[in-house]
Amino acid sequence: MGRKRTKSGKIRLAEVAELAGVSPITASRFFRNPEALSVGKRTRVESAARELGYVPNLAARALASQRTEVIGVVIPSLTNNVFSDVLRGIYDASEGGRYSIQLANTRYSILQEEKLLRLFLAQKPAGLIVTGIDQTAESRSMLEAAECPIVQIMELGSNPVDMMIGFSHYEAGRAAIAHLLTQGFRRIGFLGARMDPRVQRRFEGYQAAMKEADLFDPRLIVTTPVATSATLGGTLFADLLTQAPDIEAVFCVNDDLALGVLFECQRRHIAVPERMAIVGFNDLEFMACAVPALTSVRTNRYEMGRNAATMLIEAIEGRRPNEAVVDLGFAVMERQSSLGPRHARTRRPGKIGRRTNKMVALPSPTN
Amino acid sequence: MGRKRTKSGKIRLAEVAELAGVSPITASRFFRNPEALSVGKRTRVESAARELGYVPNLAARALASQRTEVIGVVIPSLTNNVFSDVLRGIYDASEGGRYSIQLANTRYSILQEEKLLRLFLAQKPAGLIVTGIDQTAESRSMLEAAECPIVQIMELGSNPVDMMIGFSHYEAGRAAIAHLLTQGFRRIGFLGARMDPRVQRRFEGYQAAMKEADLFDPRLIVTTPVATSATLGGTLFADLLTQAPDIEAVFCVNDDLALGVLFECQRRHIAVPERMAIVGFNDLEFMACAVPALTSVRTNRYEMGRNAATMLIEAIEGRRPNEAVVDLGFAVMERQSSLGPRHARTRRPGKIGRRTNKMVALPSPTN
DNA sequence: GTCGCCTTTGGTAGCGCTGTCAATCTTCCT
DNA sequence: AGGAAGATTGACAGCGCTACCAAAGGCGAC
Repeated sequence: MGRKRTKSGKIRLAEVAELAGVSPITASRFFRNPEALSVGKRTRVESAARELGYVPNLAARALASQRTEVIGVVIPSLTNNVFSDVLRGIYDASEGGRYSIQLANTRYSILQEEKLLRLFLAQKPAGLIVTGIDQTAESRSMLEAAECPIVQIMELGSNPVDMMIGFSHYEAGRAAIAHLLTQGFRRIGFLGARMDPRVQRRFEGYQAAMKEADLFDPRLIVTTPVATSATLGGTLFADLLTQAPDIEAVFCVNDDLALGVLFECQRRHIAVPERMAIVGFNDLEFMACAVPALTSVRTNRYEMGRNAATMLIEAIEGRRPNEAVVDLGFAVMERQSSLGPRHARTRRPGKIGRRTNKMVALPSPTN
Repeated sequence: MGRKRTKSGKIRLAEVAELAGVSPITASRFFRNPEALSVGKRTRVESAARELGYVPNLAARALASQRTEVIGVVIPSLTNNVFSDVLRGIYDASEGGRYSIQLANTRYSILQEEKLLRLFLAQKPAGLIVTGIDQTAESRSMLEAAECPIVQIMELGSNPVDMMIGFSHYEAGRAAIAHLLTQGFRRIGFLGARMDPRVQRRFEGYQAAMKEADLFDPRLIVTTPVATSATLGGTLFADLLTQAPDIEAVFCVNDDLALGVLFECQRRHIAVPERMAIVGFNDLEFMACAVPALTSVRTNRYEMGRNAATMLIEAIEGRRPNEAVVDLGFAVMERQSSLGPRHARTRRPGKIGRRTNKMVALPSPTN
């Protein structure tokens, strides 16, 4: 049988097979399809592998089988909370299974995305999870030519490359505005940062809702390509106030901006929601415990990641899901920050929105 | 030369070599050590590879060379902002290089960590980044036996497995308390959640500082193993207030808790910092723009990730850093939320901390 | 002119595993 | 009992690349 061990001292499949008294190929089968073995051999191989502490060499397996057990995940940002939730779902779903996750970060560049996809695809991944539906034409055709299952996440669209899971950012944006309109607000501002495709579609939802209500006014809008932050929320809000001092409510494309707006209101002694309603997006954890509690559009990010990975793995293993496109929906979490005059009036008849609310007097900042 | 293409239609090294008019091994060398080729062959191989769109087969390379170009990263959480910053640094540093990142999440379990390390090590990674210094004995000996460079991140300790980059959580905790003491606060509470080893060490720093000042009192402390959140911050703070109504300041082990405390103070009309000072930890972005601006201990998370990956790659390639242990330090970002009576007195002589600050009167929550 | 040394190139032989297909053994009919 | 169908098992031949070592080429010194 020649050498017993590889020079590195590693246990190979051949050693396991020898100890179990079977051929290497039978031992190999044990790891890929245990049911194909007779019970006797199965237990013999199993205990031999355990005894020797055998760990399969993935490189050899990949080379021989001409496929890897790698799931590629292409996301635009590692910083954004949104994606860390999605990622957590993906990792949770893949945990314990045979597939390993390979992450790539496009930093919101579709050219970078194209490069990364080319790299991934060249390694024949078992499956791919990509963010959104706005790939370059080249990326799109690479994806369509790919032999592995693919899940597009975060958004919905009419022609999925393969599978798709997400929700309509357009509808979510509309719903946020519909809620504010129901609450009786008319001059509703829009605060947008980074303006990636998904933010863009929320923006379109805002525009549609405002136009339908005949309330659209470009002065109500402040956007920037700059990356989002709470501080930026305060800055943009200040700009918005300058542009449209009569504003009654703000829809922020994410919760960081909303938090910044809340703080800016506190700084300027603008009562929320009496003089300014605030609605955020994503419903991060802190929104519910802010003072006042901040309304936000809840999205199912963890579930999105989890389901995407689950669907993908099922598809890899030949069990394609019934529905190729899954809408995870969203929910407007109505909280105090968007309580409108209409509602307020019901509860406290009289001079609502007219009270002179005093905020705590604050010493000037120290740094 | 036999078959020209692999059945999958992929370009192999042999095709590149043929087009370039060199032997496969020479072409191989081009990708590993271009300087070893004569200029003529180098350019010929380069253009041949480009023309054919050659992408090396990593599995074959790994199998043949008996090593992978994978850097394993073991972190305890994917949700925690802290780690997303670290990860971003790691990915940024590895980008464009030959190494790919393989992530594993221990969920704060050192047993899980041991399992993951075993898995990683079995695949002979090029290098490893692990979080913290509190591995199991078994993990520790596996790491010590590993043939690849290893960087421990997040903390400092006296006996690194190999390299180490981080800061002293103990000293950071102490410094936060020292700052509050300097500001004249005496009854300083401690709010801790999740209580992982790093939080534990900040706690030890708190205890040491308080004992030295002869101010230690167990009633000032509220901790929980539960995962952290802003809402939890509010809850723990409420408990703390019950336990020690005369509290003057709170040190929160992270910024989410601090944000929750701020909101809870707003809810209870407790003036910050006049009646309650707040100090957080990590200095997330929103801390500076809160109202009042929240004091926090800044940590260099992105730099930590970036340097860890850079050091590791250098070491993998044989250029070991001069210093195996790097202290990235921290900084107490002193802001308004911890402005003490002593300072305040200097600026506004008289009844400081005695003013009756009015917060905006808020309607009751809507959900 | 010849030798020795250094640089550049090529040949050979796997790395550890699995796909394919054939061989063997069961089981259960007729 | 004979045989078909199915269940198990094994032999062989690579997967695409690189380690190792040998060979060839280039150059200056004596």
